[in-house]
Amino acid sequence: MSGPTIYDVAREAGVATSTVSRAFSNPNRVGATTRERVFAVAAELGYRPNPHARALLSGRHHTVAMVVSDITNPHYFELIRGAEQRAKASEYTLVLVNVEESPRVEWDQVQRLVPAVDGFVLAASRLPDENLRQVAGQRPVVLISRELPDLASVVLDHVEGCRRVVEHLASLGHRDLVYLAGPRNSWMAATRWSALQAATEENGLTARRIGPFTPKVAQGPAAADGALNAGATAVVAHNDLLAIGVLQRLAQRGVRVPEDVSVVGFDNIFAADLCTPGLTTLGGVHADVGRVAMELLLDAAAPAGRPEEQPRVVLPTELVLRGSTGPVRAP
Amino acid sequence: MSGPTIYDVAREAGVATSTVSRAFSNPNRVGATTRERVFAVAAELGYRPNPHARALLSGRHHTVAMVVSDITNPHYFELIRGAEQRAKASEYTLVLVNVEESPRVEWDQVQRLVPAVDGFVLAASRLPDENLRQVAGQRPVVLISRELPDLASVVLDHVEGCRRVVEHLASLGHRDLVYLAGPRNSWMAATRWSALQAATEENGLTARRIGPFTPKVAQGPAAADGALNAGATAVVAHNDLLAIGVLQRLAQRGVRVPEDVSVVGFDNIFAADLCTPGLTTLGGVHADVGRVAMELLLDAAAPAGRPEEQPRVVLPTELVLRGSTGPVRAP
DNA sequence: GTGAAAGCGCTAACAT
DNA sequence: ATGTTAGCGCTTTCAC
Repeated sequence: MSGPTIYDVAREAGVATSTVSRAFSNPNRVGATTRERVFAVAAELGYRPNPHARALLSGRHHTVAMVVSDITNPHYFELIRGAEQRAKASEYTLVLVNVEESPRVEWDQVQRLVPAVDGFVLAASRLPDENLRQVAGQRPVVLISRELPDLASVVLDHVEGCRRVVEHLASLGHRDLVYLAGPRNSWMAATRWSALQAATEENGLTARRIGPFTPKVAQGPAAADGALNAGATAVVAHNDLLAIGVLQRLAQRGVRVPEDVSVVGFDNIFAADLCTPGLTTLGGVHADVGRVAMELLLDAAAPAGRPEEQPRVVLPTELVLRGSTGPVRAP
Repeated sequence: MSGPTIYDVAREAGVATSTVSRAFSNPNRVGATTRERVFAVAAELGYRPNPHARALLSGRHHTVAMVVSDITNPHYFELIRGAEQRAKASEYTLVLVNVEESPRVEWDQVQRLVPAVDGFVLAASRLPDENLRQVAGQRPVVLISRELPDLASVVLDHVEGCRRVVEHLASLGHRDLVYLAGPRNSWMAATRWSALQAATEENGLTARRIGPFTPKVAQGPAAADGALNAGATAVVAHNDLLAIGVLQRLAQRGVRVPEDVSVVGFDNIFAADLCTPGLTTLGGVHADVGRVAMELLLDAAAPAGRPEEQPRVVLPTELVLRGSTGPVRAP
């Protein structure tokens, strides 16, 4: 089943195993001619270094895990794509874990992987802070869409982004906004809410929050009905999926968007541009988020050891205006 | 950096290392009391078996790789989700590789992973047949959306599915159809085209093919223009992404759908329900495809060894009717 | 520059 | 039921 080993190569090439090993891991500590012969023989035999044997000794696996809380959310595709690309560029293997919004599954999976990977990218982790710190004590960790003192993280700038959302709504004459909150243990949900509160206060609007809602299309009806019941003129949904569900429910109930109600989402997923009306949403370059997170992780996992200072990267957002927001209806 | 080993546990528990090993890998070959003590000590020390040491010896890694040709295509996400779920259920680790439609990248990545994984799920592989056979000689392989004699595979039933598409179009009065072909080295593209040909012949229609097109929204304009130029009344696009791009371009050129042209896609991605008009498309339960493929792979990778018969699973499709198809315009 | 030999953490005979 | 021991494939001192 498994192929030739350094022993086979060493024998064929008439050298010692250590020489073969060096030829592969430290080419310039081996004589040029020897090296060539070793490579030639290795190629001929189809030799490939066994990563496990290597990992066993070095403790480094050239593998990192990325944990996402809901793989079906299109928003994560871009994150994953960016991270995968970056990992591949450094010849790192990417292990993907979907934890379906469950902190328990997340914890179990992470613990299972601790001995097998060099580090973790945790996207929208649902784990409590103390668990996150525990993991960080075991392996380098980079957080996406979550911040924690002493841990590296990459997030979009929601303070600035939410301000833009609020200013946009204010400029359309809205005086009040209803936030359809995301999951209770979502750091993003808390962050968006407080950013919205701050921005509404600044702009002399009021903000209310209902929820929490699981941020999926299927939760749209409940969220829409709640918003309508609250007499909202402008709703800001936790993400585009929820917003799209809201849009569908409003249409179904004969509520016009944006004439009667304006709707804003977050993430700018592909579908936001396709629904009717198009969804105004706060986007960002998610692939970059994934890429940067992986970059930080690879730095941290590098043999050089990790710096004391854990970087916290904040990337810009962009408010994408589409048809779902418009002037408030006359009172 | 790395934690306690079986030696530490053995010493603390006052037993031999082999006993600790057995307690973990074969619990019922160890006395109940001993086992309990071993577990207690292990828990206390925070011992976790090192998967690499285990893999080095057994040759089995409890890890499988899934290779997809374009991670940004939402269609693959369901596949990945199903496969990931199934792998997790058996405590297998899933390595994800995105090869961005490049056979070269695909080959390199697969070869890099051969020594590190127990098998491969190759989704919509762009590799030539002979390379696929080579890989299958190295590790168990299950193909998705591709068939090859002697290799295990899971595909949707496109013969039947394309017949439904054609019958639907025929029932609307269309006499001719234009297929916007997928990539040249895509097995699916070839399969869909021949299934469409067969079905059109059966139903007395004609079929033409233009392309190939990279199946992305961005290729929509080129595909739409080509179809219009060919005087199509009904276009069948290689996938929903391409179809959505076509829809956008047609709208932009003032061509009405479905009054002037009917459009059909494949995959029934989430967005197909959101665009205007909704996209008629041939769907299937993609998560099941991923799940079944992983199941086959885990069976093949099981210590029992693989059966000589390589299973070929064909799952049913479902034609989802939406607004993008309608009666042919009067000539 | 190259070889000999000692492990990395674990499992699987083989003993007892 | 449990202990002893020999490796899995590779890297890494330590010699030469």
